[in-house]
Amino acid sequence: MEQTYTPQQIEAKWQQTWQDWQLFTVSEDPEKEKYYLLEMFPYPSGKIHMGHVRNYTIGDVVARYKRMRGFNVLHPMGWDAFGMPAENAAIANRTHPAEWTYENIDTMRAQLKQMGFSYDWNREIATCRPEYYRWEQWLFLKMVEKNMAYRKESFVNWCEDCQTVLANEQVEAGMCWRCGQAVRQKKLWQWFFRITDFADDLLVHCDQLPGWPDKVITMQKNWIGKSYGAEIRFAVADSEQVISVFTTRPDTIFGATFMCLAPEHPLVVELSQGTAEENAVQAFVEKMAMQDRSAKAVEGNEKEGVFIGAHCVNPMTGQKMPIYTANFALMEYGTGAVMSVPAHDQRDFEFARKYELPIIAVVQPQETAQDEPLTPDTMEKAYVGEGIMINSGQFNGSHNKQAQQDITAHLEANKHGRQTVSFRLRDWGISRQRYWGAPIPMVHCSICGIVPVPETDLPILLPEDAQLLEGGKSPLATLETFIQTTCPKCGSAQARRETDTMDTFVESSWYFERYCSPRYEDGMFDKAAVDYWMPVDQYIGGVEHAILHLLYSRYFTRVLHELGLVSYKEPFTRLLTQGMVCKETNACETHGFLHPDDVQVRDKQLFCKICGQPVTTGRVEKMSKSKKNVIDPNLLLDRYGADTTRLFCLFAAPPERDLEWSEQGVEGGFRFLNRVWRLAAKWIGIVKPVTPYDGVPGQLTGDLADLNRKIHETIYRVTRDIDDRFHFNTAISAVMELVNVMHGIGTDHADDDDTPAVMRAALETVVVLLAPIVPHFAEEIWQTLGHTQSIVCAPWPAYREDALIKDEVLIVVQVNGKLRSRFNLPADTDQETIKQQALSDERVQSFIAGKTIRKVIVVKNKLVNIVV
RNA sequence: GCGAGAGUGGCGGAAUUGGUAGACGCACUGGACUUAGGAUCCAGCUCUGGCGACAGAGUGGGAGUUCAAGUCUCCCCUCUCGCACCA
Repeated sequence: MEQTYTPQQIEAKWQQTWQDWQLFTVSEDPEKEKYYLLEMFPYPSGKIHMGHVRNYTIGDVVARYKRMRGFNVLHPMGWDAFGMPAENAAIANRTHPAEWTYENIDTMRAQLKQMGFSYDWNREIATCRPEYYRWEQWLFLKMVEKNMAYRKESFVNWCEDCQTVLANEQVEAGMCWRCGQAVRQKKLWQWFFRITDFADDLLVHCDQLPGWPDKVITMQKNWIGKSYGAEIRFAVADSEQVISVFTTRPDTIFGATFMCLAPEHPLVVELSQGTAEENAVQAFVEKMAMQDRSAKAVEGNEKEGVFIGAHCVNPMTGQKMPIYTANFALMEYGTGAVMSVPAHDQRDFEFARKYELPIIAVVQPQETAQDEPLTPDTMEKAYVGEGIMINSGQFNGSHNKQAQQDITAHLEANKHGRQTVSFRLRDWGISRQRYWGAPIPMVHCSICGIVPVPETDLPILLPEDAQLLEGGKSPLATLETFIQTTCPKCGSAQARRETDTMDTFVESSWYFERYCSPRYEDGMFDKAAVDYWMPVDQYIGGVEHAILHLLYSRYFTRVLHELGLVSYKEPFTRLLTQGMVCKETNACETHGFLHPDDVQVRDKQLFCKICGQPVTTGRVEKMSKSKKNVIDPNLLLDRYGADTTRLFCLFAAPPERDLEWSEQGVEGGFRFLNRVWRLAAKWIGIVKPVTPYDGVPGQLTGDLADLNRKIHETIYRVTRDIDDRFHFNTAISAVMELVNVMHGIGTDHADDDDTPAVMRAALETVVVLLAPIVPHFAEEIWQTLGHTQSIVCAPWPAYREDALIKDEVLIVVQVNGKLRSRFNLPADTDQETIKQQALSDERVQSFIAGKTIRKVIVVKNKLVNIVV
């Protein structure tokens, strides 16, 4: 065995061997229990970053561990390859998105291989390939056929300069992220998936995902946002029109004094027509369309609105209520109309105060019912709590919770409303006015209207020769060779293709099924393969996908289930959301965040190299280019190799927590591997010829007995840490403890009978337990120990219960709960003996002398507490 | 505002069911081996007092339950994350 550890050499060798032996290639095997381990696939943005390294290292440890436990492990990797960055990069670099994407894939694949991840590379997929997206188009057609997909006109973020729709994430403080122009709301025809049909089902099953973090479950529930309430219909005065509102507080209807409609509400324009307010309303609506809708802008926004020149009638009081259009009424929630009860809703209250609208209190706080009635003229904020009904006709005197039901029932009986629920979740708009995505397989015929492309014509290929346009406008919209087609229904040449592409979240909503049979040509997937592998047993990824990707995937699985394509409803049994990789940032006043190279140290203080100003340092942030605190994994691979990199990612923090980068931490990991290496090198000659000790306790004495116990204790701890809770950091520290014990054993007794055998057992244990974590390193020592089969196929060791038993235990003695003494006793000494021993203990004596012993608590094999 | 999570040495982090707080590692300090070491090995390392044995305090703060609380209950503070004019 070489005296020094040379990671790069070893790693390259074993990566090649694993590939040659096809160790990670899997197929369905009904004899073996399957385990589907999946990490969120990457967007091929260029190079892998530390976030990828951490995510995939965690996954790889679990995959390798499960393999050693005898599972048939599916562990695939692929590329979420469509998306906007490719277009932007292509424009910037005068290349093509496809070229850029495939180059990145090649780079990143090579990097992942260099990390030694145990993927079945035969199953690699890229979502931008026609073999993949054709089945997505196929599913789209099915969804159109089943009315699960539809087209409607709706408002989107629109940048006039770039002539494109922007996702909410691409609107920064109300401006386009690319050109800085103000974003406005534009009405466009778009395709939608009816995810709201499954709102209840998605919500109900949230409570049936015990393997998911509570945090994610809560986020999903909040996103779906189910509220119970009533839909109430208000007749418009002097009109046939009716305004329908949703409210969670039907009990307050007697206090409803005006009505607010969202600016986009169709009745706003309609009802104001021909009134004196028409122009003012028109102006307000246009102003609102131009306004920033981001959370930040909304924060300090004052309530604002205009009277639209019409009234409606309160169905309970018969009173006329003025109708306003207001900035706080949202078209996308409920019905886009609010019955305003200023006494009991803060927004309505502010609005009423501003426009001097009447305020009527209808719920009286119970504790003040006697002496302090609510006074609408002087109250400073709305009262939103519970209480007793007042000013509410026959409902006066009852509790408002009761009134909620009674009033709803009353409205229902009089056909003015009904009990209902409302969801925050909206249908999923999937149209993107973008080039680098899967084309939506529909045709617009001037005669037949919207016609689906026949299945046999799929895939509708994304033309890869399109010239990208400056500014990001989709070239598809003007690419005549793509647009021109004949109508599949009537054959007319007056037909044009849909030029929108699908949201890239559509691709990532079913890729895990595709992995089960990635080359299947007769459908989205082979049913038998999916039946065998799905659902995913363990999914691992960043918490940033806690809502959208995971919700869409859960929804898509329901669609597939509804179509009879799969037999399960939930795609991911267990979910682990790993924390971010962070690092300290450096910044100076004029130059903002500084690259480490631009920082210099003088007298233990940091200065900016560019301007010489002092540098503020210390804020630990997520690694990102903009914060200039990224570490390139390549650097680590070059200097320390993959195993050290993996070890550090796992050891520095438990997976769900944020990991703070530390150069010394990496160094420490490297040191540990070297330490083990030297230990192995020292013992290999002595240990290689013998068979490992079988672990039976009792025959060994002294250090060897301790070591033997430590071996089994370590197996126990590592297994529990990995299996139950993925706490690799404590698993590693357990192995470190074992190594520390081994370190204390000298080679001077190496010719004893037992020493080589126990040391061999210890060494093998260390290597096998580390195999999922630092696979190349473990493999190399494993082979040196004389094994001819890969450690990948080695069985996970079992610990011996009998080897864990100690014959001597440490008893702690407390006096009044404070630790006063400790001593060793044979294990399982009876309570009375322990007690006597404790009471007669010299140190204890000094604390209890002259005092009355009131009570003595004895916990077997553990402690004595003497109460005086 | 609503919701979720977290506060433990100089630092990252450990502590089954309440039972030795600080495992393991980093940093630091001393020593050994060295021409030298940023390599390696040995030792120390929560704070306060003491040469020392030892004593006292100590898991964000405050109460409580208990023989015993980092862990359980209540109140408060701080931080992080998510959603946010959701009717």
